[in-house]
Amino acid sequence: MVNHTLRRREAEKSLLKNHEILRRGAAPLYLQVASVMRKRIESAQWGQDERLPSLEALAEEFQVSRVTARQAVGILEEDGLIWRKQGKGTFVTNRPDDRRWFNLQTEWSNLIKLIEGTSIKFISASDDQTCPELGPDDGIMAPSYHYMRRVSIKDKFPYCVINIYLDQRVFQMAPKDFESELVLSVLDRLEGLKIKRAHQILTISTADMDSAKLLDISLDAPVAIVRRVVTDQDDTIVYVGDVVYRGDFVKLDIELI
Amino acid sequence: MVNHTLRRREAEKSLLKNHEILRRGAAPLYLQVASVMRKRIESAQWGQDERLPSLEALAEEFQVSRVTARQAVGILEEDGLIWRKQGKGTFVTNRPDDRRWFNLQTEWSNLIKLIEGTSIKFISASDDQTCPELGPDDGIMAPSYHYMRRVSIKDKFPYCVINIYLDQRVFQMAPKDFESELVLSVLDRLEGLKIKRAHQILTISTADMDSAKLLDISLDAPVAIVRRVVTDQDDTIVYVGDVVYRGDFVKLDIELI
DNA sequence: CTCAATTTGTTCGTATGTATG
DNA sequence: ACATACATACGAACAAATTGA
Repeated sequence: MVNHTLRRREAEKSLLKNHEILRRGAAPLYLQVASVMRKRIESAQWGQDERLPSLEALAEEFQVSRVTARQAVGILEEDGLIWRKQGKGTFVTNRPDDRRWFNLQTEWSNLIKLIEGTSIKFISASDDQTCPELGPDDGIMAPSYHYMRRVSIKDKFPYCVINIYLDQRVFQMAPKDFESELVLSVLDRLEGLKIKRAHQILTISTADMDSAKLLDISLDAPVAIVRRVVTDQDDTIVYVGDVVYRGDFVKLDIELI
Repeated sequence: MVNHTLRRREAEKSLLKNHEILRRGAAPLYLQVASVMRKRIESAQWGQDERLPSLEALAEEFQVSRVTARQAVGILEEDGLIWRKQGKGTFVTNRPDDRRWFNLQTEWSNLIKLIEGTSIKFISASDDQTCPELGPDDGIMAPSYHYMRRVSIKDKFPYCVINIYLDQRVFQMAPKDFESELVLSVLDRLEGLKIKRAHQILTISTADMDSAKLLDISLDAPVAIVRRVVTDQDDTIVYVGDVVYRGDFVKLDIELI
């Protein structure tokens, strides 16, 4: 079984062996092995109709018992990634590649444009909130913020959770619009507001409890966290958005030259 | 215990409760609970010296038994994030915030500049490899590629694994330099090569076996995968780099305006 | 056709980990 | 701290199907 105490103790070793990496993970062995094999299939390292190594070989490679290796293969069969035949072997199923991507934008004009096919689900809202703490260079805080929490949905799949802090005074300029539309989009066309700076910071983490629930993923699933900060001509922070994206949807295309 | 068969069966429910999210995860309950609490401390949701909810309250919130909640708290104590006193309560330890970030660059000139403090560890190399399959728009494939595999280290911490495919002809122009320095940097200053386009695509995943080993993280740890493609004046793909970054190091700052 | 080798399927027993009350 | 129930992991043995010599 996974010995977690041991796992913590021997945190720094020079270079671990395959099976030591496996023991270190929190999840049960057979799920971890299944996960590694799933990735090999998804990355076409194990191609269509290809015969997988025998249970003995897999057990040897991952340094687990044959029963455990078999259990892992069983998971993949449940998922329809492979099929097995006694005496013959285990084979990769033919599967169409239907992965959906959400392209994160790196330019303001593109960012406010990507409304097509996305709908918004309201979660909660409240007035006069204090916005989360920011770096000192970000700008001057507004006296109070209007808070909104939503989920964005594309093709019936929720792909991100948004926490918005909007300068209360700005929100009052068009409350109906802000509630029903993309906030950045409304912000962009608002008369009497000049946006001086807008930037976003992307980091990577795992889902917290709320996000996992709303995005229908497990707690340890990878997510991208994007914080967007918008300031007006007076360097007032008019908008702070914390967005949690499903990691498996996110794609970020950056032209370097 | 976590019932995985059940977990798979009821994949699509409308909105799960807190404890249902926990049951769904692969890791044992007490580790998941510990993970959630750790995140609350790291995000300062539970501040320094703050008293944690009682075991009863925690058990109630996460819908687990008191023993399991206590086991989770035990993990955090082992990690030094909290301390406990019988009859008094559990409190968050004072901890300096020493998180290291690696700023991914979005511009060529900045990208080739960030050599400071990073060293390269050679893993493997080989001639005449075929480079991984690319999109049709990426450019024209070179006849053969020189392959290199390395680990980049900053402040003694390995933070990314790089797989490089370099046009064999380009590699021959300065093999010593390419082997000892940052490849992009050498590419940039190389006489007789004009770079027409360079772009990178970032996606998010979890560590594979090799990367986990080299980066000293667990298999299910989140990672950023960056593919960089560089083409010359003839639209020939001279460089393909697949980089696996530790998710907890990555930070990407993007100016939208 | 038979035999041996290979591969998956099944079932024990045993030990330990996880979760609850 | 204890008792109970179930999940995970291992090794070993045996059964059933497939393949090719």
